[in-house]
Amino acid sequence: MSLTDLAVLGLLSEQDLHGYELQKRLADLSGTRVSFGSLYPALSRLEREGAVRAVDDVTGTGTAPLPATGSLAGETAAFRAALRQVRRGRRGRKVYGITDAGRARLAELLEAPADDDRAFPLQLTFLHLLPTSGRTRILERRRAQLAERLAAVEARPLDRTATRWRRALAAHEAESLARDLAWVDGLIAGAAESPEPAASVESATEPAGAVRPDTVTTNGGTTA
Amino acid sequence: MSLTDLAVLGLLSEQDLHGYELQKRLADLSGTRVSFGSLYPALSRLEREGAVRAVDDVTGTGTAPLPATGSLAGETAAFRAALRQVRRGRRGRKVYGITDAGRARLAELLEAPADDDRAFPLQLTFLHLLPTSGRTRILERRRAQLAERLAAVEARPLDRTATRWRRALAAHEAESLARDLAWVDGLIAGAAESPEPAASVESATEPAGAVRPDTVTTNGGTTA
DNA sequence: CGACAACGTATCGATCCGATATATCGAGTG
DNA sequence: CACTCGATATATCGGATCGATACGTTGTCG
Repeated sequence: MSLTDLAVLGLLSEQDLHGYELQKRLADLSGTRVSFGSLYPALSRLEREGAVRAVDDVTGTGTAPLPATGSLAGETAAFRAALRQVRRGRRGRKVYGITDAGRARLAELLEAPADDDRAFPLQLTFLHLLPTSGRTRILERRRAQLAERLAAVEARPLDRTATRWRRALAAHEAESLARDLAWVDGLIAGAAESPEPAASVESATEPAGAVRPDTVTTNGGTTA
Repeated sequence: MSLTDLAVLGLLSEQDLHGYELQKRLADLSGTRVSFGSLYPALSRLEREGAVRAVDDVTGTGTAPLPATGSLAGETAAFRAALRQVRRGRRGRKVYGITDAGRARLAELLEAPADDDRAFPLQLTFLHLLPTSGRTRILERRRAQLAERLAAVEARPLDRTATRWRRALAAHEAESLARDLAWVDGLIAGAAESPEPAASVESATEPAGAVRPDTVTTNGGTTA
């Protein structure tokens, strides 16, 4: 169902995070900006449903990843800040972690929905969490969806009331859909020869750090 | 602001319509499907605000378009049905027409928003209602928006945690944005040499039935 | 030290949408 | 003729979303 749920659970499956950080990561990861007005209610709901759990803010206790801000000064500053935060009360900074139920829900969301267009980029973003069969299933479904939409656009009447812009729009939409279709076809071909699923949602704590870039993207010099 | 408002007012500026018909036209005109759960509340709101007005259901009274079913029997049957409907209560079939305030609001919506991606296709659909200067302004704004987004995508970190799918996604997004950008550039060039605005939102009661198709759209027939 | 930006959580109102309820009509179909 | 079925047509509900906004903390810079 929910777009936000998929994004939140996907990110938390990799690392414990708090709300603000979740949003920043998401903006980097895909263009999908989830507003705070969606994010915080979603986190509350997911916590109520048992999919996520508020964990101790471990920022600084040994194994914590601590995102690496890039600047040394920034990192040490953040570190000292974190220490102080644990000591004094400090408003909020609720760090969430995913639960087993949440992982199950994530697996469900990764496969099922596809109604919203913004869902597919998110599914792709976390596609590595699925076994090969699941990956192909998602890509095939997207392919079918695009094909259907393309057929619908090409079947549109385009009667005498059509202005030049309406015509241009229809033509461009058809072209974009055709191109997306070809791109997904490339992804499907690439997924078939995928070496092996490095980590799945079922196998819990695998860090999945060794995902090789691989040769990608069906090239594309013919454009321009 | 509202996507639905733009669609409704745009369609009503061409012809009086009722809710169900509005949705059908919209599905044909652009891929944007407006659900009834949005449409009817929007119509109520627009009526409350004075942008649209419920008009008499003129189905059959002389100049009415009456879609023409094709069969004679069908038409007379529809005619008699319409009479009966007016006589007896007959549930609903509220036909709406646009008011001057609505036309003003439409002009406003056609120019201003652009925050939602689904807004631009709608703006294009009704672009002929604006004078040339307005058209160029909208297209330029879209161009700027796309350029900004493209820059953002290209500036995305893409660190070591990136899977092949994340890379493919980023590359595809960049390519799509670049293509859209080029397309909009073409539209801008085409808008500059546009002959003259056939009808504008300011000139009120013009039926605008004589919108000439014009020489158009980089040709078409190549499909299928 | 005081202004200011960045961080961080949270809520409100308006809106949007899928699902659903309700009702009428024309076209079959037995 | 009664019956169903699908298209037409309006309407509402609950859940989700989002932009705006409020509020508090922390670090930075002049």
